[in-house]
Amino acid sequence: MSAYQIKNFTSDDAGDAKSWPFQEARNLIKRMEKVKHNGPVVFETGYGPSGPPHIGTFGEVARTTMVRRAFELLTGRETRLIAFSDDMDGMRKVPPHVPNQELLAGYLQMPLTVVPDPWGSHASFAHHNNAKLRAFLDQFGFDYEFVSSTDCYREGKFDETLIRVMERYEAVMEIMLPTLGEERRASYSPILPISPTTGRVLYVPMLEIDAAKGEVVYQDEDGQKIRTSVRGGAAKLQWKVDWAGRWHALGVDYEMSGEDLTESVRLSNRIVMALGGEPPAGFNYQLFLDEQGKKISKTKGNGIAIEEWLTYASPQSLSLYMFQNPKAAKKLYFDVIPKIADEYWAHLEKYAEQDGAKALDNPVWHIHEGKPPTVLPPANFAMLLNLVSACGAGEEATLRGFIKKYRPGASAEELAAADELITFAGRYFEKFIKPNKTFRPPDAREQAALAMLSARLKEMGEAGSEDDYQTAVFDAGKAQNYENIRDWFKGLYEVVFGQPAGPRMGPFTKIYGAAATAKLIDDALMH
RNA sequence: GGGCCCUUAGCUCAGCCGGUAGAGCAACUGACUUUUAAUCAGUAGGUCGAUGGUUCGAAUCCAUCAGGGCUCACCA
Repeated sequence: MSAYQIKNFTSDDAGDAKSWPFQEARNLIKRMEKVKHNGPVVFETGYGPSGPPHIGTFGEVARTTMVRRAFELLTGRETRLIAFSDDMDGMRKVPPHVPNQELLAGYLQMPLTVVPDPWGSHASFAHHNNAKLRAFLDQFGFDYEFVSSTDCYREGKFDETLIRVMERYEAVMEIMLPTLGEERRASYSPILPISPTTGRVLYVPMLEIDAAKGEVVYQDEDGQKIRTSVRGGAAKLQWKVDWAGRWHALGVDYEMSGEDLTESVRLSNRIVMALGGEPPAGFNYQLFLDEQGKKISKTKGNGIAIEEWLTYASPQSLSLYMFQNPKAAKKLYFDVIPKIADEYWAHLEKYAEQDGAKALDNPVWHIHEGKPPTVLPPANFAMLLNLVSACGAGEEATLRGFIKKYRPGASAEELAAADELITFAGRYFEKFIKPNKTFRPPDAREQAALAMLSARLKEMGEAGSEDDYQTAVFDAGKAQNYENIRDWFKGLYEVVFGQPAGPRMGPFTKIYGAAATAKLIDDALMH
């Protein structure tokens, strides 16, 4: 049973909360005062199904959810989150790294929901990726409604908006044309018909537009002039107009997006106004940087993938990363993981003693949608890394033994939480610490002390108590007249464990074994 | 070059509807003959990117500049 830390907040508390999700929520409130509808307030996130969901997808949904929950607390209003998939978009190029390249090559420019699934498991390429998106979001427990662009068009949900765009055709063109290059300007159309003969999404000019009938005339790929209704999926809208049209049709009240889309947002805002709507609230979050502070690009493969993060730390730690400073470009690389992981636990611990606006501004309130868990692991990531580092990976039982000694009062739940951390720490150690471990040779004094300790441990065998072993360690140090006994320990850790600190030696020896410990020491002395 | 965003202690970040700069970690000092990133006590460290302005008063508002990021053909 997992328990939550539930706190009650007054409207004053919410009003005083200053963290960015609350500020965003207040912007949304301002918008809601303008549009005044009584239905659920609609939040939207976007997804492009030409590739699998990634860390940016997670960030957008996590951050949007944070604003959503803050808004709910501030207003008490009902909300929905739409995870929208742009699966009617044409496939511009065959995505690399998928099987059956030649098969897909025959479907260029066709809607992604028409392109066959290269893995053969779903109705289409887009269906495959859409399923991935849902599994991905479900894995984190996000609350959302999946909406497919193709379904919206085919089921006629966007018909009215398509026709609205035709009615406001001049205004829309006036907004779009100045942003286009000369060549594109000549053939630009906000409405993209789907060719009835080839099935491709056509980027062709409209020869005729009849808003009253909802019909357009254009030239098909074979040169034939076609007059068609735009309804029911016969046509779609092009990018910025599509975005605006979707806001209009679905009544989107809030959507955030990456900084690279700043200009698109501006244009789509103007377009939705031309359609007679009010742009949603939202802001542009910053992109992530890699180790060297360069922009992360999927094709370059720098930076870090979400699976990689989750190999070494919890989704909560990733949420914390997303919570912090969304408007500053931040380094997203492996070396931030241990710090963020422990900051998460520190925030969670602090939450227990906070209340009012302070608690609402605590990241864990946002990460856990108002319900942070009560259980803290009895040891944090840095400590576990240290322990793993001492006895090597694959010694999980040993680590558990340590944790039980370290926190005798730890509950089963806490130990379970620690288990997860042990796994993470083990992996992190193998990948990032082990390769960089540096064992230094002992100096003469250390050599003497270590030799004495090893001999003593062998003599005592496995029957000694923790205290006996601990005393043996001290005796070895004292015999060498260390003025500060800590120096002896420091030296011992550096020589034997390859790091400046380590586990308490008595319990370590008891759990790890006296003979095994003596062997560690002997091995170190051989260097 | 135009537009938008960012720049607070060594590091990670908080503070920003104006009222003599904060946290954690790192550093340093002291205590502790038993050390679990030890612990405890304490110290130091920032002209809040720079310069002007508004103000009795600015990290907080305005302007300019610098550095970094994104964007300004096509596609999304």
